[in-house]
Amino acid sequence: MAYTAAEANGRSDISGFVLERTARRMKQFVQERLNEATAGITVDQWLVLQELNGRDGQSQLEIAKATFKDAPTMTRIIDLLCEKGLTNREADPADRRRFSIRLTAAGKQKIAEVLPLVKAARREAWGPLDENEIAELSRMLDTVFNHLNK
Amino acid sequence: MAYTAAEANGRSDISGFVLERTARRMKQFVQERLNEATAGITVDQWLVLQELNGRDGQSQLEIAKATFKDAPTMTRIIDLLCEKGLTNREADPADRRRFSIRLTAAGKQKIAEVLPLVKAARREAWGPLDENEIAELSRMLDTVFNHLNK
DNA sequence: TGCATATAATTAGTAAAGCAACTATTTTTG
DNA sequence: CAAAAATAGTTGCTTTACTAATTATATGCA
Repeated sequence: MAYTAAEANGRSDISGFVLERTARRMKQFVQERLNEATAGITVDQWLVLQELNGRDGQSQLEIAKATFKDAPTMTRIIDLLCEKGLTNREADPADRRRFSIRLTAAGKQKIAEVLPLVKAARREAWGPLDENEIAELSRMLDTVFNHLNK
Repeated sequence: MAYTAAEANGRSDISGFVLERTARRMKQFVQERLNEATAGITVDQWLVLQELNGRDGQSQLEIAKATFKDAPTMTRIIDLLCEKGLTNREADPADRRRFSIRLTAAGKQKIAEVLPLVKAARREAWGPLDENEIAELSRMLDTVFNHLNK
């Protein structure tokens, strides 16, 4: 009856509020761990590196879709990753509008360095929930997410 | 076993990812509704109005704490609300560092106009989950949030 | 009292999100 | 084939998040 209670105090969007603040705090928490380790990257930059680690050479839009970011945001994140020397923009001979984004050696090394940190941080962050709860939470969040995308 | 599956494919932070993207999509969805109604405010500005609706005249830091935003962000959101004529900064005679932020008549009217929209949007967004699920989701998110704040 | 410390708000810089507009290509299709 | 439409990427603008530094005022304590 949490929803009813929320209605009663005028906070009809309490769940949205709880959702957003937890997401923000989670990101903040992982970022703190990256900063403590002087990883020199942001959580969003990490998501792109991780995606490339799964499949290197994707186009900016492919990465954008995989990470649920938009094209301008991806342009800028990749600008920063290239400036840091962690990725390269490689011309795609088959489609001159595209770039293939490739991890550099430094990028691969950064992933090796950061992956265990992020894993540990996430594990610690979700600590108070057991595996069933995490699965249930993921399921509900995905249900809502898919619902909101028609 | 979702966590295990996530580990297997290198996505140890899948739940964080799902959390953030759902929060972002939720905010976007509510914002779309505000835009369609030409409400002229953002979701974050709405959170501040709603907080003032609960208790008018709070200081910027009080509002910041209630909405889990930081002081600079609150300064800017209130700048915008004041420019739009929805709030006023009123000097606090008891403490000259503070402002009491007060809703204007237009601000109160905006709340009356927007509250039903936001309520309906949130209700629709959470639609596929029943009340027990929403309560359970809120509980888990709060558990994680509180855990991350020590 | 007077000095150190804490607090409220602001400003500035970087990063990211969302939107709109624009360029350069590629694909469609009439 | 040529014009129209779609696609990939970029740029500019506004808003928010986070950090650090600054100003003004209050409070605590020796």
